[in-house]
Amino acid sequence: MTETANNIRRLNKCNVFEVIAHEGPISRAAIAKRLGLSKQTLSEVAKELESEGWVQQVGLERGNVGRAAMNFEVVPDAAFVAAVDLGGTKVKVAIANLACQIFGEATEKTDPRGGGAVVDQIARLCREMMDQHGLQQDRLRLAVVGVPGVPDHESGAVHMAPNIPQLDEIDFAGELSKALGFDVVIENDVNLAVLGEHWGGVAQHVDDLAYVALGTGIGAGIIVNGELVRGKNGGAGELGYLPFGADPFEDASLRQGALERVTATDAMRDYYFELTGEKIEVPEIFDRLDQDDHAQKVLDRTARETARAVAAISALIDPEQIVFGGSIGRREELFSRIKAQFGLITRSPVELYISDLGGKAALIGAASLGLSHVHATLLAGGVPGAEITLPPAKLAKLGVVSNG
Amino acid sequence: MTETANNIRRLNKCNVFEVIAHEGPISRAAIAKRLGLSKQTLSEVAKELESEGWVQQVGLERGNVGRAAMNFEVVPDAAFVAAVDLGGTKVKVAIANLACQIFGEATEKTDPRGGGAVVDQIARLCREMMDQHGLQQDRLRLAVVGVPGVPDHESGAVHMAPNIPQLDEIDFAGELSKALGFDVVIENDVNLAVLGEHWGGVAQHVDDLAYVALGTGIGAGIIVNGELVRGKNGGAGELGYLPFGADPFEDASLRQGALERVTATDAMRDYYFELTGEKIEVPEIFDRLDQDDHAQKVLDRTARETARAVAAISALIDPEQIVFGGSIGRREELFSRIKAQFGLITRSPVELYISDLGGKAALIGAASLGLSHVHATLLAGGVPGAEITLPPAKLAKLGVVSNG
DNA sequence: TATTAATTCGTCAACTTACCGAACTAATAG
DNA sequence: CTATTAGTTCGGTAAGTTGACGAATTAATA
Repeated sequence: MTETANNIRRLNKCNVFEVIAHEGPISRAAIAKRLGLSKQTLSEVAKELESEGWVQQVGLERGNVGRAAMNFEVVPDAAFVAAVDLGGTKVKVAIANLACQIFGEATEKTDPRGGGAVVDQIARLCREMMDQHGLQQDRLRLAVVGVPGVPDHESGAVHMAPNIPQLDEIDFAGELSKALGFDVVIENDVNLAVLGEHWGGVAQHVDDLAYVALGTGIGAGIIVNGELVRGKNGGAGELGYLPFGADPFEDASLRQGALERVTATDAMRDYYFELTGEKIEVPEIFDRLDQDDHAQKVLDRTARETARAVAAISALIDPEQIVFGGSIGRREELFSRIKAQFGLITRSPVELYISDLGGKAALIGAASLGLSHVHATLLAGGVPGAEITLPPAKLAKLGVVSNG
Repeated sequence: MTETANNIRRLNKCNVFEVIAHEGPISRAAIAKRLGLSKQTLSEVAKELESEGWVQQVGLERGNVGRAAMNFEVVPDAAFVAAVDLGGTKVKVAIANLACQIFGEATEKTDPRGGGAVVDQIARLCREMMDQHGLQQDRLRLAVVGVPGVPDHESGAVHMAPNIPQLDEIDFAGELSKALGFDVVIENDVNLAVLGEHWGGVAQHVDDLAYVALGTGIGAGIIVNGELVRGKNGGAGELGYLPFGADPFEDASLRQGALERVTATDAMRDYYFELTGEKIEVPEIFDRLDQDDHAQKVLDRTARETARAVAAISALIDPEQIVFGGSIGRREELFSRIKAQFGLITRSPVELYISDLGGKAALIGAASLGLSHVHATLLAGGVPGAEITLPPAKLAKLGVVSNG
């Protein structure tokens, strides 16, 4: 048979799996009605999915008149993915199963030697997490690593990640893949964060949004038409290089980016020093807000310039929502100021929110990307049109309030 | 049969049509090899496509050893779409046939009464064009109208189009559809321009790009991941509202947009007046460049601020190309200045070009959108996965150099 | 020049996959 | 016991495949 014809069964298998994942436990008859397939076909498909280990029968559903239905659900342990958030100071690892449950998260200081040492560290953490939860190592099929830089999918290196040594000198993805024995996907951490908010955060069911991360730097993850925007060179969302804030025509703006020079933590610290002659860290600036006009001034400038960045995003891609995250971005004191400033410069009806998922957005995004990947490779096998949309995330075990 | 199974033949018909459109004239055997279908199936599919009038046989292909092949090609006259570019001063209409040939273009002054008068004008022009070329009216299946504003697909009105009266008070799309007797699609003209460049211009095979139109206003059409970015409210690409140029915190920037206040034609005229006390039009400013330092200064400011807009696009979506169009945007004198200024504020490797298609970009984009629509509705009939990619545009008859 | 071989095009016939609908068996509430 | 719902069995249909074969055409050869 032709490709197309050959793939009908596979496509239907994907569709059936998708319904079970979203609406399960669910009976054959109900799935059949839902998909417009015959009960007969559904029995065959369900049998195949069961014998391949993707779904399993669960207890009879009684209570209605008529024969009790045998329900199906996804086998949670059929496959696992490791979600990794690699930061300059900390590495976080969580495990997600096929039923979209995400388990407890391990956090360690990032190995300061960088490069191969970090590869080993991540590989060890992944194995430890599986062991800790008594799970079969060989069911772990994929790791998704969020990195604070621009992943190069050709070479497997990570560029522009100054806080972790040697990440751009080795085939990071390749080495990790070798150490773990399965595929590894690397992706920018802010891109993962927007995927996280889209999957399990405040932006569920929103197909045009941006996630603005404000911390040691300023960057955005962008979803347009429901799809992540990476850009030609993976440089999409580099808000730091927006041409305002500092003078973009100065040479220093070529290196650090005009906006980043006046918004991120370094700039806030420097500005406070400039105003007062005192060197304090950013959390301290927040603490002093009540008594200290200078602290207010620092926050106001950051808020004003960030509001301009938000206006720029809004003018260019007109998203439905913009979500704020990052160590400073999710602080209410700053958020309310950004919102106020933004109101002064635009009539855009875009909704602004603080991230639901806090520091776990990237980790959850990594899980979502990983699960989609597993679906695509193991179930769909590259059949066009056989995408499986992820069911809502189950985050309870991660200590995040789920609003699914 | 299930939806999927029912649609196999339709899907194969689309695939076969697509191959014929791209590679025709082509024989059954060659198509079969190309698609991995059996010759048998192909004979059936070709017969159906032929009897429905989509493709036709053309002379035997001799020269190789073996039996001569009967080739198939798309029936050019099987369907037509009208491409309309509705501007504040001019309306342009062109006709495209199913073979992607675009015929001579009619231009008229836009009826100054706006509203219903413009609807009638467009309907008349469409009919005249068909008659002029001796084509059957009832083969005209769709009109795509590029409008200088934000189309509201709910109400059929066009908002933010101050140059054409009453466009936001009537169901423009609906009225035109009634006058013509077939479907009408309305789309922002700059969005169509970027589609045009993507299909038949400088940006062929580029899936991340922006088209910057600089004229009476400044705006962009954006394609990301090969898809047009419209934004939640159709407001994507509103460069005029980028928060720099003029002070975005001034009240006037809420109305006109901070950037538009210093870049578009009005701003250039005003600035020249401010410098010299003389009121002249923009083309005149260009004419005086050689002798007049003030004219240079006006252009320099426009170039500098436009370069910042380009930097903003680049920072946010990291496109492969940015194409310049519009009455001023495509002038070499300005373009070279923008390029120079852009080089000062970024290291982005984005390629900058002047539009290939000149003032016809939107018209050609309208044709591409229309032909895609016709494919989707008449051939694919909404079958998922049955998209037909457009073959290269044949623009020779439009007086545009084709580089397909 | 006539014949034969090689090659390619398109069709026919038999078989396979995957779906459907109808009839049938099984289980369960009332 | 009966109405109702769940799931299976059994033919039937749509669409695609493979392999054999006739038709057409070029190339080589007697």
